[in-house]
Amino acid sequence: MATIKDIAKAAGVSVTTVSRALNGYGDVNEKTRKHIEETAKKLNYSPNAVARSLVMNKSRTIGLLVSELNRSGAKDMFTYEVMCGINDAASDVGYDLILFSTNTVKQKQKSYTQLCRERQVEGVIMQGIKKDDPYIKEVIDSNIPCVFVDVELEGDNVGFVTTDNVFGAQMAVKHLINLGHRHIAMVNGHDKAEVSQKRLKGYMKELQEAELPVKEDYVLNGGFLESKAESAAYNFLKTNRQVTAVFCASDLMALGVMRAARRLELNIPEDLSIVGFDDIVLSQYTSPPLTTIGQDKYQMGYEAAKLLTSMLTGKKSPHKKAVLDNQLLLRETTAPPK
Amino acid sequence: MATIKDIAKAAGVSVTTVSRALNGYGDVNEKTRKHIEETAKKLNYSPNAVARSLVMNKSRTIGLLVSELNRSGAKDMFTYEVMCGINDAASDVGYDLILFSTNTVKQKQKSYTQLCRERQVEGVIMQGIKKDDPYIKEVIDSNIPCVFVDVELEGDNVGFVTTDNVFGAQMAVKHLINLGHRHIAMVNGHDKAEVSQKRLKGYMKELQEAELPVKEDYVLNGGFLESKAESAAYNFLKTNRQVTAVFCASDLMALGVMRAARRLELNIPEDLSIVGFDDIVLSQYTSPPLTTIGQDKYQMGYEAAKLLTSMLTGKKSPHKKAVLDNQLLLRETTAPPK
DNA sequence: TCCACCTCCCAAAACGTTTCGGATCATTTG
DNA sequence: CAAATGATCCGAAACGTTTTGGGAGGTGGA
Repeated sequence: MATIKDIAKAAGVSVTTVSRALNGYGDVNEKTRKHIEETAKKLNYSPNAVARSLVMNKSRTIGLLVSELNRSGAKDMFTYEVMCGINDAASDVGYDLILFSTNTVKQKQKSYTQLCRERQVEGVIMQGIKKDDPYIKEVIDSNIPCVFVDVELEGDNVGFVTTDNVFGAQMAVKHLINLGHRHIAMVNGHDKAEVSQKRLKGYMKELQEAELPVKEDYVLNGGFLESKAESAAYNFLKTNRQVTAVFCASDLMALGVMRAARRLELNIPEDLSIVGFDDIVLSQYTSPPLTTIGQDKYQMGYEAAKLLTSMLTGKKSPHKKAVLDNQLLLRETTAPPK
Repeated sequence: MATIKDIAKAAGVSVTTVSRALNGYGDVNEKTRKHIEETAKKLNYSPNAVARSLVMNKSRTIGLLVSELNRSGAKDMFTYEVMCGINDAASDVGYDLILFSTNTVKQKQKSYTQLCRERQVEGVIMQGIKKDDPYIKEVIDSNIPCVFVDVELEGDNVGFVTTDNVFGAQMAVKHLINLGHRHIAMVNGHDKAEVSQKRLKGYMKELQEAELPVKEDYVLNGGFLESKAESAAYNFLKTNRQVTAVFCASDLMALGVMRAARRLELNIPEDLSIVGFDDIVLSQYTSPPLTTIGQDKYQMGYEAAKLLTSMLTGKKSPHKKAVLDNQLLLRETTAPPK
């Protein structure tokens, strides 16, 4: 608990000099700097970041706000992997991460902006948030720098990182078309999610380019839930035997569809081809392993943090967004139709 | 950015009174309190936690130190789920979480204790750390309150939470014995991990109680890795056909053993029964689904945070540890031997 | 000799809170 | 009526830094 004062006293100089010596300023004699550094080490000094934050008005902290940090996120490791990326990128440039838990109860009594301002975070990364979440407006109104994951918003202090969801969906559908499928359904997430909209767009675009009809009732609502996707797919496939392939907006929903297929005694991939989206860990372990569109989740987090810190250090980067590629991972749930 | 001073000026009182009013002290007139609260709201005031921390010498922050916050943790969602529990428990009592990334490079230039002291965290939760990690000595020497996950250390400022690993292993082995197995191998993690030692102990204890021989070469080293477990099991099972069951110290290693069995054309569970440990998400999705010992990872995190915060608030709780039960989850990788 | 200009150092203010030790005035008690 | 008590309020110090605006003392040039 040695402070800068203790060092000053021990080294026989003023606190000013200690501060300037330790922070590498030029106007302190090399000999006294050495001396100060030695006594600092001897006293086992470590600077008090809180005091520093107070006077500098900078906390070197970025807030991490994930809408649902809970067990349900355990299946798709999305949140976790993104977090790893954020963590690495942030620590590279000496920023620490503070976790804002945001259950709706708390949200009532303390607004998001308040949380940020209290803790004096310099910027925020928001993840897993829906497009109509009130938080979004709040963060934009406050002028705290922010980058979103998978919400395409850009502004003075706002950026985002995402993957090319439209093209990803196109790849998935194109793959099915190339295999010979003509009746391709889609199980989508909820329409408030930006990624859902994009993936639907890609689905439709690719069908149009192949001059296949786009049928509205071929698009099912799976709500990003395994169970909901299962029941939706079950009901649909039962009465639509002409459909030979399903594109799912998430791997988790693809698992649900696989389950539905099993209940209907449809063999995968002989009777039904399935393509997912995300490449969650599980998808390699299903039987058969799931063909899917892979996103580099770690990289998304890494880019998000890099984007934010570059915004903070005032580097006027012209682009406030990063769109990553994703790729088709061929596994065993797709085959030509019978 | 309104400060307490601004409120004082606007409300025509002193900063002292504002502070005391806002913090619910008794010696301020109810009328002036109301007035102060109103002007605070009008000025959109939110307290500066940094300044408060400085003067109070309390940050209401707890550090979260996980040894490997990286992609490799994505498979077993252990880290993530524990984190969710910690987060919930911490936010219940108004603590925020700060994430300490700790790759070994950084560790060189800035010790763990320094990180904690700089950020003035009140306590730490350490997770995923090996028993011989130098960090452990460091944290015990510093007197920062700390609770470990799955490392049984107790002291003045140190506690831990874990599950009953010995008994868990016993349950697993007993289940196999009850099915009629007599030659039961074990794939263990690395021996520096406390949980490995415990699970091995349970394995041996249960064999002894059933008066079955404990053979040293029946214990394989899987290093907590799927691939290592696979090759170890492959070599072992190839030459030990009398073995009809394997108990694995982690689900991930159990997956490796399943893979090895497949390569040896052993059917699961007819030719080989397998029991895992952890109940990771994946284990429900393998084919066949994995019988395992379930740990409530979320609860572990929750208890860890509760333990720490109770230590911090000075509640002299006599027990500085929490040992949770775990349970046998019967799925489809176990059956009587042929 | 005087002035300008380095080099090295320092005192004091500032950041936004909390809290200690009174101060003021009105009311009750002896 | 004097003294004690109680209810409200406030000034100032403190927390550990950074930073501003100099101040010595020395050197070199005119």
